Amino acid sequence: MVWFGEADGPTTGRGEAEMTTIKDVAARAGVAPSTVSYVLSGSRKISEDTRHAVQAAIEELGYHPRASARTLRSARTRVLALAAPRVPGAYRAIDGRFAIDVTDAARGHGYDVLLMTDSDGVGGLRRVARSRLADAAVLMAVEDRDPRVEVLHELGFPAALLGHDDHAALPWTDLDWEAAVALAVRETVAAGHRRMLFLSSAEHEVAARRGYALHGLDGARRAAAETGADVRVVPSHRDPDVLARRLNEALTARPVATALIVQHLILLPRLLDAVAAAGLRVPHDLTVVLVGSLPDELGTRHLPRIDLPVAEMSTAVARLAIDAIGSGRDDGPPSSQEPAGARASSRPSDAPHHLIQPQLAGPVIAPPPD
Amino acid sequence: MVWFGEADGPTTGRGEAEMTTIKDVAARAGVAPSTVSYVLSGSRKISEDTRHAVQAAIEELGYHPRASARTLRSARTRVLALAAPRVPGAYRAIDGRFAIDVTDAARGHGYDVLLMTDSDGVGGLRRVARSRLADAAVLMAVEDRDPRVEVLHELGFPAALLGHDDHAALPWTDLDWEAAVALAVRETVAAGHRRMLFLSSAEHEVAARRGYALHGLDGARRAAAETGADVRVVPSHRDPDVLARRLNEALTARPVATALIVQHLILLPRLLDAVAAAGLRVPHDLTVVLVGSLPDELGTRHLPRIDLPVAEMSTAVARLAIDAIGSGRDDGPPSSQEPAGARASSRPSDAPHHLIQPQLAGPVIAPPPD
DNA sequence: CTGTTAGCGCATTCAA
DNA sequence: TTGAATGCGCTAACAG
Repeated sequence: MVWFGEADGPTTGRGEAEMTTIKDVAARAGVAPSTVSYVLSGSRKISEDTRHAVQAAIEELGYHPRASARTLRSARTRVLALAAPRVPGAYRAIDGRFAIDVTDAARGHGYDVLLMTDSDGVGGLRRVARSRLADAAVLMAVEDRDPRVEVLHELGFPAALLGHDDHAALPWTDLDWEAAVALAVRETVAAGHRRMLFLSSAEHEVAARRGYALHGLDGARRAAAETGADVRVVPSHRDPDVLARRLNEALTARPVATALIVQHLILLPRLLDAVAAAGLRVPHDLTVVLVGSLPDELGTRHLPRIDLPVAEMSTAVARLAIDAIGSGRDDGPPSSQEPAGARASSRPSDAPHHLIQPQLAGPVIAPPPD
Repeated sequence: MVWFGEADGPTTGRGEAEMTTIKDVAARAGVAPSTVSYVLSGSRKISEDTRHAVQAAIEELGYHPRASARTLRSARTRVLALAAPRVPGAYRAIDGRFAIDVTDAARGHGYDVLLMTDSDGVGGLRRVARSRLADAAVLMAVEDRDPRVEVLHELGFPAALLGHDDHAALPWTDLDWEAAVALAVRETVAAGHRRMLFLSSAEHEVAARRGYALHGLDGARRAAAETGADVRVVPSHRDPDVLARRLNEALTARPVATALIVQHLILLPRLLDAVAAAGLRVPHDLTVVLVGSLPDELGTRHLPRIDLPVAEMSTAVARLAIDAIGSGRDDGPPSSQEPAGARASSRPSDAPHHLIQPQLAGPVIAPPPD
């Protein structure tokens, strides 16, 4: 309560900040608290006069509703939990990128994002879900039989996935990796190349049957068949030395390949070193095309590539997560219009999803030397 | 309420999830709700028997306290708002990196992190602060007369900064840029180099009197004086072409420099291109030392460098923000022990801060050719 | 068109 | 050592 000084204007004092509530606003406007609530929510017809009185009182008192009270009452937090993987010592630039973009996308739907690392395994997600700190979760880098998925399922907590592995029956979004690699091959062929290498995902990713790894291989095979080009698959490896050795063998083998399509980008610098060590200059002697690169990433700017559609995926996954929250609590029509560049997959899946079509970016693909 | 089926075990149903409250636990344990609360908070002595009964009931019902109710009651969210800058079209890898690390650090103090982008300017921060979605804020990339700082000040909202500009009177943490550049120069001299270039921050950063820019220049000057080495400052520029031109001039000037110390890393790939274009190979013809690089970043691995202490800064800023929340609500002693590698600055400042000392990383600095 | 009232789930004061 | 009662701020069901 205020004993002296003007009663209007937001309190500027620190710490002692008297909280102004809906009741204060009601008193000042000479109406009932519920009337203020209705003005705010718009869920009831209010006369012009009272509405203005209430608006004025809100301005004068600098009132803002308390999120915790709303949540307690409505059982909705308007918060999304974003679970980023945290493999100790292995930060991936992609994680931070998605964190930012998903946050932007969620805001577009009126949601905030609570960022969570996987540092304590499944504990954080369980805690957030059970304490109802968020209405739904977005999971990054889901693995086969991911314990986080189990937990969410057990708790009945709504969620959506960034990336897809054909396993979890949860809504998901992903780049169409098959189409992406196929596009890279076709465009490379269109530039005049007849013999090329495809550096696929690392062996352990294929063994784990990761979706992107398998679909990428499928795309290479399909495009090779379609174009009649000679596409040799070089399986990547998480050990940089193994990768360098394999690459060197492939690059020096006869007949010589004039292009290299790369899906396994984590070790790109090492890879380029290996290319240089083989005496090849890019793009003069060898054309390098990237698949799944980060948009605007320094160091890949000068190469033709198919970027990971981070923005589209973020938009889509936010939407999927929010749609999963409650059947009758949507902002609008569930999914009347698909996001641009996305379409429903023809592959079997019982969960909603957005498969995003690849797009070529960067400089044009150089023709082979002659 | 449950009419049929067993009454124990967490509800696995979706959507209809009956929420179990402290009352349910009390009923099942045959005690009063307040007793359950006391068992949870430990703020009162409870007999072994009742405590066990309550614990058992909690387990059986799968009870977990509702965050919104706690917050409404206690006026504490145990959430930190992390404001990441969002210059449209200019995502910086550092932002995502800090987001992850600050989240980890905050969890260490029992706090979660609400990630906010600056996409709607100051609006998001104001909204979060006023709706009491968080207890304090962490601001990244604060600028001179940053509107976010104004808002926080006006609302009396606790905050801490990642980086420092000598302006805002808020707690902050930063790498000691002066010491960092000085260290780079000294170590380069120790490797045998006598003439080197220092590519400082971009001109507009210096003009804006950014702390890191000014302190970096100070460090170069100081180390040059101390070692007697010839350190020529090359001001960087945000335009890559201008940067390339300046660098080329400096690299080809006589007497020739044998080392290049780089603080302006954003355009590193372009910079290395310019070096190569000048016919110089790294490190054979020219030693390149980085200051303020991201830890574990691909593409900088092969260069000697002083990494930005992301982990230490994140730990420190989380601590500072939490300490700023309330004077009587700490987890423990305010700041009895400083984090490793940090120390109070001798520079004037009335706000608490952690200046972090630089550390050399990466390969050893190569000697000059000859 | 607006006011009154009853909780949402929890922590805490006062009684016992 | 424990229980009963109150209210945090807000929304919605029920009156007028």
